[in-house]
Amino acid sequence: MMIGFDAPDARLPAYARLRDTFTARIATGEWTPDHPIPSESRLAQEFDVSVGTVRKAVDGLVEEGLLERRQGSGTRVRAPSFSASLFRFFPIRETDGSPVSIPSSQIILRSVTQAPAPAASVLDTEDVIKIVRLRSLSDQPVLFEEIYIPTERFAGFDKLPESSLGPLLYPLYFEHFGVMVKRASDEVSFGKASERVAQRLRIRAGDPLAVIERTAFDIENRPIEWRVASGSATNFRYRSEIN
Amino acid sequence: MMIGFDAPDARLPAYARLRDTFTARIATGEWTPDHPIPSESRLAQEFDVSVGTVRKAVDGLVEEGLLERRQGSGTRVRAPSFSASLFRFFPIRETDGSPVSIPSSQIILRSVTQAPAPAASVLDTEDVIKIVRLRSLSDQPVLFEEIYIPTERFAGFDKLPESSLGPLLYPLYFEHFGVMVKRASDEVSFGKASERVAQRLRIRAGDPLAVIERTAFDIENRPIEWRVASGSATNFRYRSEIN
DNA sequence: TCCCTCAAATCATATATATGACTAGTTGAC
DNA sequence: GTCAACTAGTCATATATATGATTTGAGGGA
Repeated sequence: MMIGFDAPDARLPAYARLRDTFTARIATGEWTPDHPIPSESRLAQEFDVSVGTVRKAVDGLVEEGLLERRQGSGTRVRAPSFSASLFRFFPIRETDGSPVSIPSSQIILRSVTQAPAPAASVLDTEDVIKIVRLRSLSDQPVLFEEIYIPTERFAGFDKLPESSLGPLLYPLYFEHFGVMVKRASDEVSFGKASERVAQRLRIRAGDPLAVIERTAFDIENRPIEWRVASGSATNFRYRSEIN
Repeated sequence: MMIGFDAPDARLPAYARLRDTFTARIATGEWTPDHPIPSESRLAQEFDVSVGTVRKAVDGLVEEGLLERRQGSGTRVRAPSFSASLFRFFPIRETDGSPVSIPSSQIILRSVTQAPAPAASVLDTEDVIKIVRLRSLSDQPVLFEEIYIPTERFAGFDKLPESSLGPLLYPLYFEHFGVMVKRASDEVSFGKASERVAQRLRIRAGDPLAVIERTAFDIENRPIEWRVASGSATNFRYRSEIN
């Protein structure tokens, strides 16, 4: 067995170092969803390990959802399925249980600012870009969001042309900043609508409000976003799968 | 390669059939957390496959959380960690984010009855045992639960001695009926307290209410429980990890 | 009794190899 | 031009085997 290719963390087993090397190639954009990655036998040659070891490394990344195998065709970086990710990361349903259609998104504000306490604590910096956004379903506002992302990793986000801002942020993060959201942690609570929020949501101040606080993490498990989303508590549904 | 041991679903690859056979052994209690399961080489002999194939089957079950490997020692059925499962299956936190201590549990009712529509639909039977339960933290009621389990699989649950009813149900399911909760699906919504619920929770009728509807599934993915839990929406927190 | 050493058992890592299944492109007959 | 047949490449399954790391218990010595 050989000792250390690009050698992240020596002394780990070969398959683990391989896996980290592959992760780096994905993170740096050397491997993209456009083309299949080299075949398992080729990678085995390149790194001077057996096919089985390459397979075990790839297994891990497939498990994590970073790669996708296609028998007969090859293995690719998984294009984050962002249409699905709306439900993945926003599992809100209609009251009857049917999935909601993709809400449209109106950006109200983007600005470099100082992070409020919870965002600063989670992101470990006060240097953030704040995004305020209103999401609507057939012209009815349903969700008011305040989003904080660290300036360090998203420099220039506030200056992206309006035209490039689609209804979903995570694809933007990926395309413009190479940041891929890997997992997130949500906390649901209930409160009362402030005057400001009520106005945006076209409800009354003091009406019951559902609040989702989310922290999102990248593939290296670093926090990259903190957001608070608020919507009318009436007809609110949040679905969660526990394994 | 051989064709069919206990032969669940023939025509599947050997490792998949092995995995199913192992699952069955766990489900029937042939393998328990008390003793390690046979070694990989022994299983390879027993089923006349190679060690690699056994390993791949075991890999799957370890991944699912049913088995636990210990290098040098052996592989065991994972004792469901029910103390942890309170948070696993009820990730409610204090407002400051700290985990709550285990709430005490007072059973108010157990009776054989007819399932209400949503429970019947999910459990696919109207023949159920209903459990009504109040959970409290330091004498303050926090959660009012109505739980439905199919009589078919939990016959006699309503007649278990009071003394055997601990603060957690899932261990009971496992110990007395061999039913292991494998995963669950929660839906969080918002409502108003009915007179009946309000009284139990010591709040006022009409007060804001957080409602969690849960369906729990066993290792064979059959629904085994449907419950509705209600608590005051004030100070309510529900945490969810998304991967 | 206590502690150390040693050996057996077991899982973990790694290699090498063979065969099957599937995909995508090419070739060739019509 | 169309379509079927073929083929090379790739992942999927499976075997056999070797070596390392870790755990556990048995013996032995102080």
